[in-house]
Amino acid sequence: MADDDVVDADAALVAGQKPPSHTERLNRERVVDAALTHIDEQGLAGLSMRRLGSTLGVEAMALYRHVAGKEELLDAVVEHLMASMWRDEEITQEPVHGWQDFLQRLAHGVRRVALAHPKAFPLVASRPTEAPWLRPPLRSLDWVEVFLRGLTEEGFTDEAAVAAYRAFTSFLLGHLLLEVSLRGADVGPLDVLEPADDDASLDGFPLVRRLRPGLSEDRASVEFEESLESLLDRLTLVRTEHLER
Amino acid sequence: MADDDVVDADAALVAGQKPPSHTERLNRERVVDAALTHIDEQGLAGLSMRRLGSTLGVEAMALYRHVAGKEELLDAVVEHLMASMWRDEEITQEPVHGWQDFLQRLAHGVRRVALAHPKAFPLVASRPTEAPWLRPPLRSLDWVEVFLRGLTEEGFTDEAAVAAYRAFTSFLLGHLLLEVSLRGADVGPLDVLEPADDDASLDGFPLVRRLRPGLSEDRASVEFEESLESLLDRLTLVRTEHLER
DNA sequence: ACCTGAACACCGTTCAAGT
DNA sequence: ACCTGAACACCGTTCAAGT
Repeated sequence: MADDDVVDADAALVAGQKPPSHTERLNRERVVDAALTHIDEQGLAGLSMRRLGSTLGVEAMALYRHVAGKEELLDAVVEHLMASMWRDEEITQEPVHGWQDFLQRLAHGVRRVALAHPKAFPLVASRPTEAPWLRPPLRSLDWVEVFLRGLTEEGFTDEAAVAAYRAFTSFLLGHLLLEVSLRGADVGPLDVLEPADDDASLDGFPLVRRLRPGLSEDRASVEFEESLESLLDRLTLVRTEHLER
Repeated sequence: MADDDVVDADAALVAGQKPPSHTERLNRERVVDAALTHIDEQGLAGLSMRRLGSTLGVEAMALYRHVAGKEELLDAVVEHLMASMWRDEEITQEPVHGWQDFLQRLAHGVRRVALAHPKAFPLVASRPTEAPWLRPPLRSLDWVEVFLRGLTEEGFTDEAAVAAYRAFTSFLLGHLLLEVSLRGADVGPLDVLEPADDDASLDGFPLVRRLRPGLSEDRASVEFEESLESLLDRLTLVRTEHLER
């Protein structure tokens, strides 16, 4: 969070040089930031230690002073993404208008991260978690703590809170992964024009052909909203069932 | 499907040589099969063209006669996995006991594929689909046709069938991806013992600590069952809402 | 027709050496 | 303390050459 000594970086910018890559001293934060930017722009397949190095004006081997290796770098990118949610003012750290509002805000916060970094988000989904009982995409101890505290404060039993965590993570994973793959397609930098979509190769598939206009509509937002609503309804039942015991 | 001339392959087996890799002539099917087996055993990261070649008793460059490249090989593995569902007798190609039974069988069929190949299934989820309106994991034209035909036969309007396809795929993706990552962890061949899970580094996280036993329970099957049930309930509403218009 | 050998342009990572 | 150069063991892929 410290802005440290960006003085000569600014000087370089004023002087009209390229990015400040060559001026500031390398540190872990800059490496991770650059990796995320690189993924955002070039896709996951486009990230290599050597290319990332040259982006930062440095030989690839210099990166190893700041991250243990490529795997650890990718994990750091994931942590960085989830940590960015702490700065999201729309998310409340605990329920203030009931648990449904609390989960609504949390879900939309995760969605904003996914949509802001569609090419990086699959990492959040696919990198192994710290422990097997932590589930993507709500995979960091601090956010899981926030989640469980919020629900137990609002009258969920321990069992109901755990069930809610499971349902919530499955929901987010399914929806957001589909949504980001629709957007920043996984393709990497080889993004030439495709064989004209509206192909007539649907001959054996009359229903697909008939429903294709509907299938092609972008309903991602309303789909997310409606499924989330339905999930919250279901959790209402889970909550009261567990209370009655 | 043709068994061709496996004669000298059998002779080699009788003579007690290694696997028949060196004897049968290479073809696309054998390459794809071997790739899937390789992924099942060594993980996705363990698959390289060179290693796959040597598994088949051949130089890596020989594979390029049968697949265009590694990317196309991975796509072929995905197709192979989804095609294997045609041989699943539990799945009905059209509804025979109503649409709910039809979707139950289809969902469990996909789940069986995922659980049979936990290390390969993430490919089904992550490889780009043929068209943007095809969504993993129900991503092949033929299965989408089966899905849509089944529902429209059972009184779903076109719009309701499309909405059902969206909800069904999101549901499957979220649940199955989490389930397979719990099983055949993504780790690849570097599977040494972990830092003893029951670490005491949960100091700042009292709720996580308290609920950890619950979080660690394997509830994957009941979770799948209950969420699927709830999805089908929701689709019942979608169906009748669209009918009333 | 099918496979091989050699080669090319890349990787991630190590380690001694430079400053 | 931080970065570099050279090297190692790998990649995917090409292409002419072998059989």
